[in-house]
Amino acid sequence: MTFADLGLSDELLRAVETAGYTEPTPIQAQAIPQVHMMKDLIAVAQTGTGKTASFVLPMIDILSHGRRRARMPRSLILEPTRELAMQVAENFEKYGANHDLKLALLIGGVQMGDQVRALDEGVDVLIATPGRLMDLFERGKILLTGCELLVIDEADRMLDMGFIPDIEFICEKLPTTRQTLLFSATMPGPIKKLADRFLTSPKYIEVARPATANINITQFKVAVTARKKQDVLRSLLLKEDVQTGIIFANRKTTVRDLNKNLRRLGFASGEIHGDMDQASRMAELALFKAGKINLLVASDVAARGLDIKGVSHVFNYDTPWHPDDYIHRIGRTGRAGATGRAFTFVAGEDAEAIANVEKLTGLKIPVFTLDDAAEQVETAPALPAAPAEVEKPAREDRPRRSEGRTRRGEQRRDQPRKAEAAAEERIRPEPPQEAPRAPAPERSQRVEPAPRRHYPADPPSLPGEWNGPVPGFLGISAL
DNA sequence: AAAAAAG
Repeated sequence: MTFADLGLSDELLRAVETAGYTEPTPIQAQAIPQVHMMKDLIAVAQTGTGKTASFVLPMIDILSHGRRRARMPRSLILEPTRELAMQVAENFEKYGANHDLKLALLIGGVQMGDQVRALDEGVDVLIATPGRLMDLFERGKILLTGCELLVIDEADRMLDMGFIPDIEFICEKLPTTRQTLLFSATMPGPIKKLADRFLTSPKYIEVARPATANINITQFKVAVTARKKQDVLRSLLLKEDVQTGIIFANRKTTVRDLNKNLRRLGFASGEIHGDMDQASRMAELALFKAGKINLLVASDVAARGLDIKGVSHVFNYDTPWHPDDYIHRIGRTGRAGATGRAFTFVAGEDAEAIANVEKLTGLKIPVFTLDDAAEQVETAPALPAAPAEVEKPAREDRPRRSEGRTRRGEQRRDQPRKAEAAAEERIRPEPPQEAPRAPAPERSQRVEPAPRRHYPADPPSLPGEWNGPVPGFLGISAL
C-alpha cells in the first residue's frame, strides 16, 4: 500500500514524498478514499496515528477545484486548542505547497486584524478554535453558507471543554448539503448524539489507541512525597541525561513555580500553560522546538496532539487525574519510531489515579526507585515488554553523545553542571521511610500486541542516527 | 480537583 494507491493527485503525492512519507498509516489508508469520495466519516483515533494527514491530504485535492469568495470560507476545521490549530495549519501549508490554496487561522489571543483581512480576501480553509470563530461570526465577518466541508477534530476533548453548544450552533449555520468528518479518541454519548444529528450515513472507522501500545516508550513510576518532588526531578534529570524533555504538572501554579526553580538551578527550561498570553505560549514552544531550551514545563494544554520531534523524556511531575491524559502526555515522546522514556511521580494521594492508568493501559508500570540514585539507574526495571529479569533498561537505545551534537550539547551541559554538583551533595540517598511505597514491582506484562506503525526514516530527527549540529525540531507533521 | 477557550 502506498499513497499513490489512495487516489491522491500527482501534485499532492509530490508534496507527500518531499515530506518523506511513503506508506500510509492504517487510518490514512481507510479514511483518505472515503473523504476523497466526499462521504461523511466518523474516525475513532488519536493524534499520533496519522490522523491529521488523513483529512488534510484529501481536503487539499477536493479544494483544488473551485474558487474562493470573500468572507465565504469553503471549508472549516475545528480544533480544541490554539496550538493544535496552528499545527494543522502548518500541515496544510506543507502538503499544499504545490496548490494555490489560502487558509486562515482563527485562534484567540492574537490580533484579529490579519484574520479579518484574510477572510475578506477569501479563503479555502478556515482552521479555528471555537471561541474566536464565534466571535468573528457574531461580528459578521464570516458567512458559513458556502462552507461545504466541516472537520470536527478531537470531538471528545471539545465535549470536555464545553464546546458542544458552539459546535451545534456552527453546524446549523453551514449548508445541509455538506461533507462532515468527525474525529474523536472516544465515543461518549453526547458525541454519538452529535454525530447522529449532523452527519449523513457516515462511514465508521476505528484504529487502535497508539500510546497504550507504543513499545517505543519505556515507562516508569517513581514513589515520591510532595515535598521531595523537586529533588527527585532534579536528580532524575541529571541521571537520565535528558536531551529534550517535557515535564507535565496538574496545575498552572505548579508549572510556574517549577519552571522558576529549574531555571534558578541552571536548567535551560521554559513553560507553557493557559494563563500565559498567546505570544509567550508561541515563543516558548518555538524556543523548545529550536532546541534553545531543552526542558518544557507544561500543563495539559500541551498534553494532546503536539508533535515535537526528538523529545527523549516525559516526566509526570503529578500523576494526571484523568487516565486518558496519561496516554496523551507520554505520547509526546517515542514519536516517529524514536524511543522515549516516561517517568510518573506517584505521591500518596495518587494511588487511585495511577491504578486507573494501569487499568487503562493494561500495563503494570515498573517502579523506578531513587533510594540510591547512583545505583538505581543501572539496576532499573526492564522495558515493560521484556521479562523482569533483564538488568538494564534500554539505555543503549538512546542517542549517544557524538562530537556532532556538541554545540548544543555543551550549552546544555554547562548549565546543569553546577546543579549536578549541588545535587550530588544535597540529594544523596533519600531514606525512603516516609515515602509511600508504590506497589511492588511486578513482572510487567503487555496485554495487547503493539501494532507497528509505518514511519519514514528519512527526516534527520531520529536520535542515534544524527551526526550533524542540531537536530531539527521544526517538523510538525502528524503523519 | 484542573485545564482548555473570547476579551
